[in-house]
Amino acid sequence: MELGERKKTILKAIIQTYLETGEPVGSRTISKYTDLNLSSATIRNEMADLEEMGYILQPHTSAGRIPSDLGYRMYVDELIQEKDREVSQIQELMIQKTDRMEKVLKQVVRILASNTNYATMITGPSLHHTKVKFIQLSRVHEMQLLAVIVVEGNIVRNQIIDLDEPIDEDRVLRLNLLLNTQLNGLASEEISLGLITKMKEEAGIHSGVVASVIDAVAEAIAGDSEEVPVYTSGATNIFKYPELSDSGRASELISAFEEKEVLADMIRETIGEKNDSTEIQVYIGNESPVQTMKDCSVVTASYDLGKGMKGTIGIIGPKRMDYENVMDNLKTLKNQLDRIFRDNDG
Amino acid sequence: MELGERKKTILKAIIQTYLETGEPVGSRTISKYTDLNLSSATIRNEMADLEEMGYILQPHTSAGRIPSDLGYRMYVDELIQEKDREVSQIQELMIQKTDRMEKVLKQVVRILASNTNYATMITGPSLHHTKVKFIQLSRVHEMQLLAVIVVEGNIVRNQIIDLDEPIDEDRVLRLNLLLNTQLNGLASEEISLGLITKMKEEAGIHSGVVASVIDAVAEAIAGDSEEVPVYTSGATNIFKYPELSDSGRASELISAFEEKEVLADMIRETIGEKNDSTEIQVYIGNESPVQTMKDCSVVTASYDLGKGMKGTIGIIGPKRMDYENVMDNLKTLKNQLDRIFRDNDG
DNA sequence: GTTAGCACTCGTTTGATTGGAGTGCTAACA
DNA sequence: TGTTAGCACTCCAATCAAACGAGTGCTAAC
Repeated sequence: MELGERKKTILKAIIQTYLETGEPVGSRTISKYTDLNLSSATIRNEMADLEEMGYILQPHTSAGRIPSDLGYRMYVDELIQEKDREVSQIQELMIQKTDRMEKVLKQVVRILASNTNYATMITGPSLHHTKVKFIQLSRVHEMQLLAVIVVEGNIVRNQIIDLDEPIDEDRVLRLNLLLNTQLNGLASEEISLGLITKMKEEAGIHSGVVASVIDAVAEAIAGDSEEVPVYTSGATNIFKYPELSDSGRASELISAFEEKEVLADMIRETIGEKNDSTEIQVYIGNESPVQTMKDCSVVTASYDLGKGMKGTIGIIGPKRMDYENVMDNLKTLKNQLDRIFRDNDG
Repeated sequence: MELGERKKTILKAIIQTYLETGEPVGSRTISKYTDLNLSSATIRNEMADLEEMGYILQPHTSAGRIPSDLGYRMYVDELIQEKDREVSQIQELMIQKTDRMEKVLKQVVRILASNTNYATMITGPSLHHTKVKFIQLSRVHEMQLLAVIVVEGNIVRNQIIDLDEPIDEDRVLRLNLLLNTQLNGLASEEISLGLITKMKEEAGIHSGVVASVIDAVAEAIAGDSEEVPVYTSGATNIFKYPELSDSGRASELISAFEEKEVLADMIRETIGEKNDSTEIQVYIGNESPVQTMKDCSVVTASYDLGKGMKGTIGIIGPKRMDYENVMDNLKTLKNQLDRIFRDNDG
């Protein structure tokens, strides 16, 4: 069956009404809501068609209709853009300029959560593929070194190294030189076992201390490169949506937000999936890459830090989400973030 | 009225039964549960007395009794110790040795949460009063410095400083020397405006760059010293206790766990309150320092990192908490932590 | 001091009733 | 042929009363 213009209008009306109320919507409501000037009976006929086509469904006989996943999908893909996009002016979010990325990210999720009333998350950039820019070993004590590693994007990583035997300033100096010449410009995954062995050799002698320092530094670079920090906010917003807040579901969702691993997984999946990940992506219900979110919709956008580093912002809410508002919010936020980090990188 | 031995036994029986079931407990249950061999009628008389004394209360006529805050208090203070404390062997928790404190703490809350089935939290040590041990400025670019500050306890803090004009190696070297000689051994709150001015003068000349670097370093030391990291786990455990999991209360509690600030406040309060904070402290219901927790019990213990740095572990659960188990858990954990950090500080 | 017995209370469960929202279908209409 | 009015039907949600049962307090007997 064809999805004619009138059916589209009706479908859109159904979905928009449902987004607002969260209750099944009946034919009479639509009859009055739209300017189609059709009686409820006619609407009923159309609704029967729409149901047959799979765009809407009835929780039970004698209830109104609610959108199906397919219906939402249609709404997001086609119905939403048609026009509407005139105003939707979201004021530039007041992001305080600060030099610590962590703080920016925390601020962003918080703003987004309070703006949208959904649960939000953001990942810091993955350190995968980023290159070492600067390494500094310092002697804190004679038995203790501090390794500081700066990678592209000015992410700083530090590691205290406890030694088995004392080390003198001179050796630290030489180690510094060695580390910088050898590792500078390399990404963590380029630091192979072979390279490490080679460095140990070059460091001369069979000195156990030197070897252990090199190992520690290599580990510091490699070790955390897999871990992506994830910040969340507004997890309790899910209590605002009855369809998500019965204690079983709520517990599962909130757990995901607390543990963060599920979220990180989700991001990984979504990134792997499409390459044009600069665009905003919408996952409705079962489309979501992780099972935990099958009753939710997830909207993600990735922001760009330059040098190939990307982070992801995400919003998790009920399927009856205000997609338009959410997508607009994400778009402006994404742009702002892109700008901030570009400026910052100097 | 006197709280005789028999009344104590009965009170204890009531509370223990209530801890298990969460339902008001009636006289008949107690009559069978204890080995006092008293009829339910007698128990009823005693219960009436206990109620009059304020240890237990009736949700409504014709319901069993539940412990009051006072009753719990009595239980924790006197009834619990009497014996019982024979076995309560909690196996040493398998804390993986790792050099990053952050990881240890995250691990600890997680273990504790899964061991007790309550929500748990832990704070890292406050940097208040801790002394600067080592400062290192490095030139990442000609327009960019990296300041690394190590304070007692090997907490490392770093800060990227963007400059308005280039700075040369030589000046960085001298700044390093100056910063170390001036600030070494000082706690953040000892770095006064006067000292900063004096340093700027000593740095010679009216160089704007130097001044801004000094400011940035001072800020890095002072700025974060107030913030205490808080890690949490098992927030969703509260869903296991119906008295806490109706969506209003749950939302509020989980919010507290997400935002962390309430928790930090709570810790601050409890520390201020008593000085013998090496002991385990129990806050029942309204005894809690923060309003959010008024329907919960909070049990805290502080662990010691030496050099006056202390952190706090806390468990938040329903008032009908398994106090014995919780306190045991905290005790062993506290000891283990004390040991780990003492070894680590070497 | 303890206990059996009994009347009483009060929350919870159960089942029946009602009201209303909404549908599908049919027949009439333009 | 598409639209509409009308009506019977379905099913959920809310309401209410009755029955139930756990537990109490009190009294009188042991």
